[in-house]
Amino acid sequence: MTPADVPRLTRVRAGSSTVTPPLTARGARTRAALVKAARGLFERHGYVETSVGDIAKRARVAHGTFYTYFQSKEEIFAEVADALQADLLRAAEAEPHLPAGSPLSERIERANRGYLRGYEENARMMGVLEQVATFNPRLAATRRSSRRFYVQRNASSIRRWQQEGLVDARIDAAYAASALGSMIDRSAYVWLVLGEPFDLDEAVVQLTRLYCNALGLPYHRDVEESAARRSRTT
Amino acid sequence: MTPADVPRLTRVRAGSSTVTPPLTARGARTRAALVKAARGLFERHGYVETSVGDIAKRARVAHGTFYTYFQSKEEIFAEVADALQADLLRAAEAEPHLPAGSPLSERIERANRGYLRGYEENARMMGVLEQVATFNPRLAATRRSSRRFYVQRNASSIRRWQQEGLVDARIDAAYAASALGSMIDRSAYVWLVLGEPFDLDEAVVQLTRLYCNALGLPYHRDVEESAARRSRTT
Amino acid sequence: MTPADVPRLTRVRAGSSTVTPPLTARGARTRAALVKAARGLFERHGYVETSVGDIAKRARVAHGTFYTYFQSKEEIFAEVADALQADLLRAAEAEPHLPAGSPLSERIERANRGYLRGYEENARMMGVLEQVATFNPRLAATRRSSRRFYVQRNASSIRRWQQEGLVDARIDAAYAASALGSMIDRSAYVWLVLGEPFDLDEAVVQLTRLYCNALGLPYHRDVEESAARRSRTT
Amino acid sequence: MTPADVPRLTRVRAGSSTVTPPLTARGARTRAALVKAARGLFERHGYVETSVGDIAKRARVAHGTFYTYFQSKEEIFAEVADALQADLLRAAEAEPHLPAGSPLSERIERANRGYLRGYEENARMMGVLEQVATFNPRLAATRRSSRRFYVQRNASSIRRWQQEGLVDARIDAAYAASALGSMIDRSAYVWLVLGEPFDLDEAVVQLTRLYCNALGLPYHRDVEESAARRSRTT
DNA sequence: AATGAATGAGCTTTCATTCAT
DNA sequence: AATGAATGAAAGCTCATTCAT
Repeated sequence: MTPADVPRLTRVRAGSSTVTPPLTARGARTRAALVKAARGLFERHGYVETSVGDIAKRARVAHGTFYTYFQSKEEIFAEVADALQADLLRAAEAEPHLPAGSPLSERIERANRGYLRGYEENARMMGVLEQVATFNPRLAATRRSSRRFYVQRNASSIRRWQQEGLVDARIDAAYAASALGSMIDRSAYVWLVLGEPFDLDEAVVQLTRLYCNALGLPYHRDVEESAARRSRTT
Repeated sequence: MTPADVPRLTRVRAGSSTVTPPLTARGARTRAALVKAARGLFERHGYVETSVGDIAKRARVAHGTFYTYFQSKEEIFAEVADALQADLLRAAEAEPHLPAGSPLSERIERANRGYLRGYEENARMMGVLEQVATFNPRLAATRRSSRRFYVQRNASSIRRWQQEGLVDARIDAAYAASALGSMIDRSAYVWLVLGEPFDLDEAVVQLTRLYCNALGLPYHRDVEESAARRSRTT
Repeated sequence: MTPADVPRLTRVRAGSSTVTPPLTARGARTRAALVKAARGLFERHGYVETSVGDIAKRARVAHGTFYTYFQSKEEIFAEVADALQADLLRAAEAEPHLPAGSPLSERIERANRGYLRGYEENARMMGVLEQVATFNPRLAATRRSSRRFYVQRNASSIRRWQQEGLVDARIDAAYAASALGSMIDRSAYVWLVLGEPFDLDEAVVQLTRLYCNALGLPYHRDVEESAARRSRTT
Repeated sequence: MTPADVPRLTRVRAGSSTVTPPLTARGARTRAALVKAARGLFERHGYVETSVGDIAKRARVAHGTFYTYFQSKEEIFAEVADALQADLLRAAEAEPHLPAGSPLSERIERANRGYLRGYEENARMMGVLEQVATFNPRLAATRRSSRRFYVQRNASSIRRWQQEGLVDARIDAAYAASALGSMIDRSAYVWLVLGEPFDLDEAVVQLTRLYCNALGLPYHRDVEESAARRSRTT
């Protein structure tokens, strides 16, 4: 999947386009400074507790300059959030590629590992994103549609596996994709935002095992182990 | 489990007790009106967008009267949140009891159904609770400890099932309890707060199936069905 | 001088008499409790920082009960202030009487000692009185007239002493009485309210010496000492 | 004494500096308007009865603008108070200088006249300063230390005069400096803030006479007069 | 492009006093 | 006499946003 396929996390109010973006080098620098400052403050203090004034001060520009580049606090947040999503995708892509013909569960494990690693690198902002989504209807809507996109993709996979006889037909693909997705991403939140203790590698294994078991897919690690045991026995 | 075992969702600031003690019938009425108004507004507009002034106006009392009963918005929220938790417990208890000796998966299903039903009755407030937990450290802490309580209880069960040979020993009970708990309660959030379409009864079945599969426990509905099919075949 | 001669420190608003004072024993007790509580709080926290609610709570009566006995915070303060003045007079009277024919400076010293002792016993409230006088015009007015009363009395004495040739005629009795009065009572404030270090007995001696010197009156302690020295010399 | 020696009347909270640094001409105008408005209101209504809202309204700026320049009412008061003290020093310096070798009492008289004149020009604010000192611990502390500074300076002078045999050794320099300082500044308060009738020139003479008499210093006016009389007699 | 001053609505909180019982 | 609930004006302060330069 290319990044272009992924719905953007945020969208500016329909009709009112972004402020005319000054395109000089200097303008680009100022804009970048604002975004960087904003991200830092959002991470440290959350969305509500960060004021436009703080952002401007931290970016060392005048308060008013902020509005040369962004229409509102919400808009700069959208920018930060989009960059965040790009980061997550990058992280997912960064996972070493698997050889063709690798077992299913290995592919699932790779995705889970990629997700947790990306989440880990951006944990603070992920927490803030979660926060803002609870009171900003626009962000909530985009996240919901982004969520749907992923869930549907996974549901399609499950359906395919069902047709191939790999997954029990009594499982409803849509519910399963949604529920297992919730399991993964809420776990990431609990561990990485709330700070509950965990070990990333172990978590990947455990989550993937549960995921595969839930669908009735063989988990390559368990299979190998069983095979190993069997051969040892013989 | 008796309610007494459950950690309260909120805790009053140590040392500074709530304002009220002496309470006439009139006072009780006013206080109740405030709580009711607060809950209504929290549900409709969320915590942040609800002001003490709104609450007072809706309860048809003077602004200052609010402070006769509560020290702050946070405090009245705590009251509403505690009532909410009581409601959830009540809902869970309300599920019809199972005959002794019922299969494990039936007990799990009953718990899941109870949880979803309670959540459904209080969905709006559950969303607000989630919201507040993202920026109120006190509430966040209490929720985290409440979460730990439930996760540990479930981890213990899983460990017992492992000793009884019902669950694969390669599953780490703590991770599994946490992840499957996340699956259930995030699903409830996605469906009931975010409003993704779903059917409660179907959801209970699907969640429980995934839950049981993940742990390798037999799901009574699938077993019955297989049995039925088998007998039909014969 | 009998207490009756002294203008009361405070006076209730003309026309609006004090609230009908309930005269039963119980009423008297409640009223006394309020006054006592008020004084305690005024001393500890000052006038502004003491609320009617605090007074009622400390007196263990309902908030509304306060208004059964006093029309306002100002009024109960007046009551406390009057009691305070009575106390000061009592303290002044309590100084051992001098034998008839005692030297003038001994009488002045006695008055100074009496004043400082009375002030010391009531230092906290004297500070509060000073505070309230700066923003309550009514209290300011009564204090000013009380001040005038004392100044005029002392000016008369000085004039008499001038007629008797004891005090230099170039001294203006009114200015002198005012300025020396200021010296005494501001010193008391500086030492006893602001807490500048001092020793009461030494202060009495030093103040009286300055007082007498200023007017050209012989100070009996210095005279005795000189006499003693002279007799020793001879 | 240079102004640098004098402790500032007020001190900003350690660590949290004032709000302003970057200041355009327009900003300077607004800030000045606020200070002027504040001073006017403090003088007319006192500190307590003046609200930030009043100040903003009188300076014809929005309420919020106040907080562009000052963090609180206390802070703008500090500004006004500091300007006041500068004014007092200026007034004291403005008194005509005395020829070298002028008698002591003439120097004392000059200081007293300078003090009263400065006080007179700023009488309303001096009253407010007195008011605020009664309930603002920070201001109270700085005033106390400023007072100590002056008292010690005067005590040193008195001690010197004692060594030179000009002042009776039985006088305790510290008590005398404190008490006579109290006499001067309380008199100024009584006359200029409370409004007791007086004539400034006469007051200076009378105060200085009492001051000199108290210490046993010759008062040049009385000496001249005596001399004059004596010569006339002869 | 940038500046920083200005705006003003909006929020929380306090408290002297009145009222109904 | 006493209660305690209710009132509502008023205060201090914040901050997203607009404006004039």
